[in-house]
Amino acid sequence: MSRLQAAPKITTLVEKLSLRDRISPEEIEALQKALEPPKTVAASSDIVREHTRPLHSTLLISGFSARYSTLEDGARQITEINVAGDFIDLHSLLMKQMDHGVVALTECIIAEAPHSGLIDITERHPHLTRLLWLDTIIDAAIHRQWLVAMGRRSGLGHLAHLVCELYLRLQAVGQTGDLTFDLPLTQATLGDALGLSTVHVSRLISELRGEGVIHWSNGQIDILDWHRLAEIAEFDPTYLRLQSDPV
Amino acid sequence: MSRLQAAPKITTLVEKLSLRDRISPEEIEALQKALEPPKTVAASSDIVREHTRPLHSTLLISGFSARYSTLEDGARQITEINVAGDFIDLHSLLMKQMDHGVVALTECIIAEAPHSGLIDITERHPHLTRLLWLDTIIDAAIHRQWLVAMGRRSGLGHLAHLVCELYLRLQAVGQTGDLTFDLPLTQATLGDALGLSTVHVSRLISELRGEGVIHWSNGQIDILDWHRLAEIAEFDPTYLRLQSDPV
DNA sequence: CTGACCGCTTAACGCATGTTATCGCACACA
DNA sequence: TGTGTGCGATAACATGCGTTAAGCGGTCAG
Repeated sequence: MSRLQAAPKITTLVEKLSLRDRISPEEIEALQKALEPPKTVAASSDIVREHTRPLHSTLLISGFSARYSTLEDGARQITEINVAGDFIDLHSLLMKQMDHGVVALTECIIAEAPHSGLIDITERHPHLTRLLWLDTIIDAAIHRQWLVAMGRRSGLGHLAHLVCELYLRLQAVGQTGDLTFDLPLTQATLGDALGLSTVHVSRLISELRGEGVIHWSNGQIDILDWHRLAEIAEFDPTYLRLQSDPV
Repeated sequence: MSRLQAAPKITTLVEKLSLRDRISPEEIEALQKALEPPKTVAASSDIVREHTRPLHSTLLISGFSARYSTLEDGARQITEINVAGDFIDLHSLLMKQMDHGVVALTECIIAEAPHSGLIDITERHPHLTRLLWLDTIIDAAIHRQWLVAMGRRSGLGHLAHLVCELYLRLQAVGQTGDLTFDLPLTQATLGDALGLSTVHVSRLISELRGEGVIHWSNGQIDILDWHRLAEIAEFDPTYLRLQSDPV
């Protein structure tokens, strides 16, 4: 057992990065050092506000959060759902001004990393920098899949795709059981993510249920027929890049 | 006049990056060296095929290209339109396997950069690495805006938003006149980008025309009323990050 | 125990957008 | 000169999803 094993606060991040490439004890230590002590954030409160200029980036340690944008009429569009192990506003390091907000969908535990320390990583640890860069590139890949689902899939396919994606992303950080996982989000939140009304989300969930593809109640999803679900979603997990391929 | 000024093939890229931060002569030279001689690609041909594992990334020097995904029924969703100065598959450097394809929408001139040379840049030039990283982060920001437009805006707002975005991105690389620019794309292509049918794209363009907001014919767009257009789109250019803010 | 509120479901109805089809025009090419 | 082909406009009709509204069960404060 390694003396340098990751402290609890970054185990999920390291677990996810390790799926993609080897990460050295020095790199883990550099990440550790960049992070401040964890904080708890209440459900429904903003972790990062829209249009601000943060001086740190935030690692999600537990809970669910979402990137979102608000329109003039008050409508909200969620552009990504984040899970434990996600660096939720790493992009503010270089973007400087937030083009969107991040909200805690459940109670969350987070750890902040001042930008100065992250810039330091980019100066001293090129390989770790590439791993962090890759993480933001996968965010973009997730965005593209959502675009495809929104633009060209049926509502049912879109919902099924989201379920497949979340199952695999949660599995990568050890947050699933055997074809079952907790998704404590309201249908209104899912509607904001899918670009649909809450009424229609309800209809679609009923439809998946009726087809015997999933069991979904009280924020817990059991996938009864993964093959069928993936077929409805036309799901191809390549974009999540959960295989090793050294950078 | 600098001895080290950019050779023609990377002027648009350097022009765009320079809007965001100072870029040194050494950095420009490193970029130059990473690139191979330009090639011409015919309209409608693939620059990068879906699901392949490229060994280089590609800089678009002139023309229009698009990232796209194809569905089982043959439908196509375009997830980003690229213009001169865009590094169109920089993400393959770390993603390894393409989750989408890139097609030339017009005849294009491109230059390829072997991954080995780009990795070398990440080892030796941390600041330039951050600028390239930022470019991929802006791609993600563009994806998010498209998601918001698809999920929560009307068809008209979505189209208006795309016109605003392309005008500013082309302006950043000197490809616009005074509120006028060339957009030699068919309505079918625009439909694939907007997630709409060609028929509806035609209706929406007619509507913008009828409202006296734009003049659009033969692949040339004149913006007659920028204020109105931006209002219909609820356009906020922050996400394109076309202001200086050192990284 | 009670009322208020929240989340989910279902129903009725309306509308934005899709689908299919036709036509006209410009252009390439035999 | 004729003919195919691609692109755009328009019309008629179909439908997936939005909107509004009502009801129901669970939970929590008092």
